[in-house]
Amino acid sequence: MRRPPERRVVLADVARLAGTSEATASRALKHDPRIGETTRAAVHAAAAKLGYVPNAAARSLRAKRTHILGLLLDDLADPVHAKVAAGFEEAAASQGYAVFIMTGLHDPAREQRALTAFVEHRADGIVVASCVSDPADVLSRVPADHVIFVQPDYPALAGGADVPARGVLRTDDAAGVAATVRHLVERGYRRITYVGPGSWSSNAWRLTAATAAMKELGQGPINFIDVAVDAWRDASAVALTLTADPPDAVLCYDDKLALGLLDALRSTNLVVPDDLAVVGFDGIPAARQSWPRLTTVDVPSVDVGRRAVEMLMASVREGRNPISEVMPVRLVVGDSTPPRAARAARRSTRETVAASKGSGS
Amino acid sequence: MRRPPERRVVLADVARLAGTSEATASRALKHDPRIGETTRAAVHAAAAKLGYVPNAAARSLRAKRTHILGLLLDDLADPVHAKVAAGFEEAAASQGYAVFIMTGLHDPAREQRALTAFVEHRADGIVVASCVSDPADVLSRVPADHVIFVQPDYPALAGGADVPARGVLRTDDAAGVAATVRHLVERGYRRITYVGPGSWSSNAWRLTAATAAMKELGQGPINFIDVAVDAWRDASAVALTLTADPPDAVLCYDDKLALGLLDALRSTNLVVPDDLAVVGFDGIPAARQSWPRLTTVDVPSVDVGRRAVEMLMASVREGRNPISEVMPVRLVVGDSTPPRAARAARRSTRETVAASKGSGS
DNA sequence: AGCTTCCGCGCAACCGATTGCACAAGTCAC
DNA sequence: GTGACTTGTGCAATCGGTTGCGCGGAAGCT
Repeated sequence: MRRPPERRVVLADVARLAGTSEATASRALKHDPRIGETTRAAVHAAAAKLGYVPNAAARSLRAKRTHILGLLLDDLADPVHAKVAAGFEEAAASQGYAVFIMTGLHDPAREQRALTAFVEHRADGIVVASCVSDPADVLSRVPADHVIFVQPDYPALAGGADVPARGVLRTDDAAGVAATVRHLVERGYRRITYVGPGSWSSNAWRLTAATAAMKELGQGPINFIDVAVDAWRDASAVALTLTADPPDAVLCYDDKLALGLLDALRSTNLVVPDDLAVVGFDGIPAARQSWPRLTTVDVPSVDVGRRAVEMLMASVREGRNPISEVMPVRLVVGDSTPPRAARAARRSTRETVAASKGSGS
Repeated sequence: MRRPPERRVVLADVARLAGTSEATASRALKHDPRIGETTRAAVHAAAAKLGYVPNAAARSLRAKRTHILGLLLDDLADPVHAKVAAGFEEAAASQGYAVFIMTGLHDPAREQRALTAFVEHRADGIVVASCVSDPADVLSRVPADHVIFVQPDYPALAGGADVPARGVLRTDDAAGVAATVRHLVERGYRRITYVGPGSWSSNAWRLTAATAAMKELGQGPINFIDVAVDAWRDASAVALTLTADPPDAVLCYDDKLALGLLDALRSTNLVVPDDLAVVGFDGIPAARQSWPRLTTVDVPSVDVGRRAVEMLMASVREGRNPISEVMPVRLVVGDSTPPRAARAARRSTRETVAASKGSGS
């Protein structure tokens, strides 16, 4: 069943078969009211018979609209980013847009190339979901009225007042962290340690928010353990540090880190949650299936992707000024942060059963 | 800092500023050896000054090559698919290709629309990583010499002999399942149950492979528990079925299901792995951090994505005939399938400590 | 019959870049 | 001083649709 489509079918072919001009064929295909019913039917029949598919490049060349959206993010293999991409793609597709998805992989050069690709292809809109490049850099190579930033770790943009872009979409990380801290304190935890990649600005934000929340609750400072980004696969170093002087609870930058830590702690004498509470961030699926079930902050990643598309569309249609939006996050309490009283009870039970060593308060 | 780029810069603008014709400017920009050094420098300077970015649509209209690749998959939120996408994007980008990624979300209509979008935009190559549509359907709306199938659940394509497409890339699921079964039998497990979505053909393949492997090892048949696709979030029904008449081990269609089952089993009196061994499939990150650590089959998803691009490229360049490739998978032994002897020992320990109920062999 | 309207359709320009071919200098040889 | 070549550039066609404008003919009106 070899098909011989040496040459793609073009509009001229359809017009010829239908016995009309290209202009008429073009109009007939898009249901221009000026075209008669007979002609329209003939053209559609011809198009169907030939398997005609219009050339988007030619069309957009004239129309100056490509119906393409570009999405730049760090890494598709990361569940959070993948979810943003999923929401983005879903929303875009349902509006009839095709999406270029490109990853920066934390490499500024790659990011620049991706952005250039978007601009070359004249994407109608661009969303930078995450990148290591300075947003100002991004704006210098992209039409400012095309881009929306998601989660920009950039004070100037966070203000949102006069963003040199279509808009900014953030998740309320600070509120999420604050809720977490409040939750921990309410449950009786006092000595809290924060673990995260010190070199990331989003990390700095969360740490700051945590510290502020503690202060507001009249609690002491937060201890910080810096973890190298490429060392995440092995959270055992962190686990080791923790055993030296165990805090009451550990706040992790994200779930991936928290789950790694949970795993690493299993080979120490610190039992979670009996000796140590652990909290994550992001609400990835694995956090719901871990043991103990992780207390974390649910970030509506899919909705973020979806919302970014909506903002873009609204902005394109209404030509509105930069919009700044914040998506709410939600604390999800799991089993990794039980009330401290219950925790103490369980620990003593454990000690009785195991009949081995005990530890200080 | 408002920029007034009312009109995008076009080649004519560059040519005008450089004092040459468009033809010369075009050649100068792509380092045509016929253009003099002086002129070239002038053109490049002008382009840089104006921030000129060539219009890909116009270029490809003429060149008949778009430098675009299309990837169709089920769902970006699924970690396995996301990894394929990640590898695909990475490989494509490094070859200077932009990628359309679109998801079918298990909806044939969406898939058709996605494919149409790829064709409209004249993607140089298309990879169907996964879809629910019949491959024959896919081929009917896509130039056959453009598409590569990944994991086609389609006997006719699996043969690979005269595939009406550029090629087929499969992962060796059958070998993976066989290795798993062998592993279980070696470790003393005999009564094995397979759990998976009965309506998926890839599921049927795996079940068949498992049954065949059991037979080859001189073992009895495999029990099958069908699980509805949309019920995965709640594996408790499966857990319940298992408690009624517990097998020695459970083979799950994939890790997601296995992890859900692990979680659901925690609220039953069946302890994994003491009473029941559990095996997954795919090797998603969460499987390494579960407790107990899941025995699973590592599928090189990222490599699959990467390889698909390479196949496409090779095929485009060399105009070769359909290629069929199979990627090897690897059994990863975790803690969910300990040797049965050790398992029995641990169980008795547990029974002694808990001093409660016991169960038959 | 003559004139206005309306309907259906085609001509040709246009979008922005690429490229075959030809033309204008400049160099060298005879 | 004229012809053969080399070098550097420009003209114009081309890719595949879209669209402003105008034209021919049928219908409606006086």
